[in-house]
Order: sequence, then C-alpha cells, then structure tokens
Amino acid sequence: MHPAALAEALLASVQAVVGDRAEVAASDIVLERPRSREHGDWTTNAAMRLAKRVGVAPRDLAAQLQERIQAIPGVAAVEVAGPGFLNLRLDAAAAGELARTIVEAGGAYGRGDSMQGIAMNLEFVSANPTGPLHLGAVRWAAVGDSLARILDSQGARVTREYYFNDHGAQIDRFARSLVAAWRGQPTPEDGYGGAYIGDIAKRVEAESEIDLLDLDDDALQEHFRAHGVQMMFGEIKQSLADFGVVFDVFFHEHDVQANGDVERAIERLRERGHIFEQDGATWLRSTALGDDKDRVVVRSNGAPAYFSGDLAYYLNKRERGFEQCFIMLGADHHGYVGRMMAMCAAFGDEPHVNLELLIGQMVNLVRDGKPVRMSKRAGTIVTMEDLVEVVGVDAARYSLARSSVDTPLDIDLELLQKRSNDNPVFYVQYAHARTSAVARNASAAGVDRSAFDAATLEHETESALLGALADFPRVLAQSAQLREPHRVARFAEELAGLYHRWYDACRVVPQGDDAIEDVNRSRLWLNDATGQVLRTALGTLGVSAPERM
RNA sequence: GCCCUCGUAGCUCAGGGGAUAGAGCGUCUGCCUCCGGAGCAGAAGGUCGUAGGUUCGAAUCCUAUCGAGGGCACCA
Repeated sequence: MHPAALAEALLASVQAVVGDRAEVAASDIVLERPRSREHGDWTTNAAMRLAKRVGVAPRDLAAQLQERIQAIPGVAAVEVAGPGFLNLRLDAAAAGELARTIVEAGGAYGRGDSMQGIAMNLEFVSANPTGPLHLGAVRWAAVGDSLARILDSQGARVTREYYFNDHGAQIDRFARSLVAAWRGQPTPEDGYGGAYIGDIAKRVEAESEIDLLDLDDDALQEHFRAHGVQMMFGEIKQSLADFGVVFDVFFHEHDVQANGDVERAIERLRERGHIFEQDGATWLRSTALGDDKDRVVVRSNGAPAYFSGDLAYYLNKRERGFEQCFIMLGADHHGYVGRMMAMCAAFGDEPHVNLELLIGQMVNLVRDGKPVRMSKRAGTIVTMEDLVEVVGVDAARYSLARSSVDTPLDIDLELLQKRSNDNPVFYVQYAHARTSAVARNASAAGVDRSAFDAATLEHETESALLGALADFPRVLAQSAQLREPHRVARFAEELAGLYHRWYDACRVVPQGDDAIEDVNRSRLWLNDATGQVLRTALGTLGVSAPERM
C-alpha cells in the first residue's frame, strides 16, 4: 500500500470522527514509521495533537478513532498505545503490494511534486581560480550537486551555477605569483606559493606564442593573469566533471562589473531609498534591514567593492526568472548572511525565501590524528584530485554527503587509504550488487515475475523492508524541504541493512530441488523493488550503483 | 566584546517534540553442504557538555553557562 494512500484514508477517517468539533488538516496527520517494530508498521500521534482542540483526552480520542481506522481496507490492526499513539498494522497483502508498485514505477518511485515548477538557482563551489579545488569546496561540490538532484526529484526546475570570481585583488596576487615563479624569484609576500604555481607558470610560457621577454611588467602580469586563470579554470571544470558535477552556468563576475549591471543594481536600490553617500563612498543602508553594519558598495576611490558584484549578480538571477536562489558557503563566510539578506530585502524580496544561504562547516584534514592546516597560499592543500585518487569518486562523494553540513568534518586520509572498506558506501553498494546477483540467479533458476502474491510477503523482515521502502518518498521530500541530502544517505544505509537481514532470512531461489512457488516469484518483486530504491537513492547522491563489485 | 555553528558509545557521525537514544568502525562470542561472509545473529559500551525553563512528553524548542571551531574591512 502506497503511504500516500494510507495517509489520505487516515485523514478522512479522522475528519469523520472529529466531525465539526475541530478543523483537521492534512498536516495534522503525521504518519511515521515507529522506531520499534513492536509498534506496528505505521504510527500516528494525531490523537495527541488533536486532543486539546477537540476537548477530549488523548487516549480517549485515540479510542474513538480506533474503530474507524480499523475499517480502512488493508489495515489489519490498530492499537492505542502509550499516551495516545495509534499503531497501525497492515495486512501482508496490502503492505506487499508496494513491491509491485515500485518495480512498475521504476526510477519515478519516490519523486514528489511538492516543489513543482519552482525555478531554483543553486550556486555552489564558486572557488577562486587561483588554485586547485580544496576540500571545503569539494564538500559543497558533493552536497550541492546532490541537493540539486533532490530538489529536482520534487519537481523543481534546478539550475546549477558556478560564480567565477575572475576580478579583483586575489587574482592580481595570483598573477604576480606566476610572474615571480616564471622569473625564478621567491613568492611575493601576499602571493600563492604552492607547487602548482610553478607548473602553471611553465605551461603559460610553453603555450605562449609571443616572446615573454618583449613584454613590460604590466603586460607580463596581464599575460600571466589571463592565461593562468584560463588554465586554472579549465582544470577546475575538469576536476568537477570527473567528480560527476556538471554546472549549467559558469557566471563570470567580470561580466556584471563590465556591462553596467552593477550601476543598474545600485540605481535600483537607490530608487528604493536604501543607498546613501558618506565619506566619498556609496553605501547600502543594510542596518535598516537587520545587518550589523552598513556596507560600502562603491569605495571612495571610485572602485566598486566586492559586494557590488553580489548586488548585480543577485538582481541578474532574479531577472533570469529564478524564484529561489541558493548560495552555499563555507563557515568562514557566514558573516555574509546579514548583508546578503539585507540586500535581498532592499530589492523588495523576502529573505530566506527568495534567497537562501546555506552554510557548511569546515572540512578538516587529519593525518595520524593530528590536524593538517590547509592553505592555498602556503601551498599545503589537499585537492579534489588527491581525495579522489585515494578513495575514488563514489567513496569521496558519499563520505562528504552523508554528514550534515552543520557538522565539521574530519577527513583522515591515512585512515581512508588503509581501510577504505570502512566507508559505509560499500555497505550500501554491496546491498545493491546483491540485489542484482539475486536477480541473476533467479533468472538462471527459472524464477520470474510472472506472478505476484503480496500476501506471501509476511516474514517480519519483509514487513520491515517494505516499511522502509514505503518511507522513501517521505525521506526524499523531507530532505528537499530541509535542504539536507545526508538524510538520503542515512536512509540508504538503513535500507541496505534491512535488505541484508531479509536476504539472510528469506530465499528468492528455492533450495535444492524444491519447486518454484509464488512466494519465490513475489520475493523477486521485493528484491527488485529494493534494488530500484537503492539505485534511486544512490543516484541522488551521485554515487554509482554497481551490479557487481 | 558581539554574531554563527557544533558538543550524543572508545573513534567518525545519525537522530527537526514522542514509546526501551541508533548506525558504521573498533572490542568480544557465534553463523558458510544451499541465491555474494564486503553479509547475518548476539554481547559489551551512554549522567545526550552543565544548570534551569516551556509541556502530558525534550537529545530535539527557549534562557544561562562551560568547551571547540569560525566570523566581525572603503580585502576579495
């Protein structure tokens, strides 16, 4: 039985019993899988939630509901438990029906329409092209891309975007560092010193069609800037593509600075009364909209502040039709939230609705239990390539995406190197490979899906497995709503565990010369349904679902 | 000083008001004549940082406090 159908029937029952004593909305009916199997297939706290409104004690209301709910087709038993829980048990046939539903729906099972048609822009990674991608950026590459897939599963129209910061002081430092490296001089004091700088400098020289010695200092720096950035950008794009992350738009900051969008954005804000002049600079009065400080948008020397690009870029996104703009940042940028939300409000938009900033805690690199400092400038970075080389794309993406971004993450390269099997991704992938192996064996043994008798799926491991499969749409929807991809990973781990236990207890292919019965065919449906959901879940994390390992 | 995030098993982490707080790894004991043992069954391991509050009920929400990390530019 599809959980949505059960929820619908439940709502109708509750409304019928409560009558005109209280309004009952769909949101009052929360159907959950109980933590303990002893509490049935599904549980709802509706009676406790509604008790006060109806004016009846929770347990009494639950008792009133019990009989009505019992009458819902497919519901085998209803118990009132504890302070007023209603625990539902489905009959095996109704629960087992889901196996066929899933197989027939294929990859569509789990999709929802809660965000149907909403145009969303997800901006993430957006690392400066001054060096390879470091781990902090890689975390968002994994999580951001996965979030994109999850939002897509709810019907949103998702665009992945990378803000290419090719303008300003960091880039100038990068260029000076390249020039110094090319000349064999030491790294400038505020420059970048990694080994990759020398490599890039050499490549720029090798690919130059002009004699660099003919250039004066300014021209030389510009030459190295333009070509160095180009190369770095090419490498970053390639790394991301190798990681399975493909951006729809690479947006160049240079564009909004050069084409007048910045001035237009400032004018827009000025018309709305949020701009003022002071000490020769142009300011956004962001304090009026919740920020700690007012922010300079044009400096007194006439140069636009970095923030001005943000204004123009946000306006640009909105004008391209995005209703919800996400920007994913590291914890070292959380100080931006105030000004960005003030900007959003200044444009007349609703903060945290039209613009959402997601802050991810830092990824710490640990070696032998000791923290390793990562710094692009000092050259002690661990790059996306390093991580992928050691653990592979699947394990890298999975280990970065399975934790909440609110949690600082320790990545111990030595540990992952020595015992890469420790990663739970293998547990999940193994479960999927096993569903494939079982299907292969079934086929060879003559077990097919020509019949399906849901009532035969009555073992306790089967109802547990079916319960998890039934929960998948809810997990995906919640994951999208909370912007938390790690929930899908945790779900996949739980499902894999339930599958392994079922596999251990229930055979698809009969032993020895035993005859093939409908129970075997029905189990094949369940096996394939589980494989499908594992595949879909892994897919939303950008992790492969191998058929053999 | 002010702001943000986090303190849950030995380690890495789940758990967005519900029942006996979970998983992986690590430790210990069992299970391969039969669909993949990268698996399963069981054991040990917890004052959910601390103290108050909200309520029928708090790891979860609020306040305070301690500890860790990060942030508070006419830099980007």
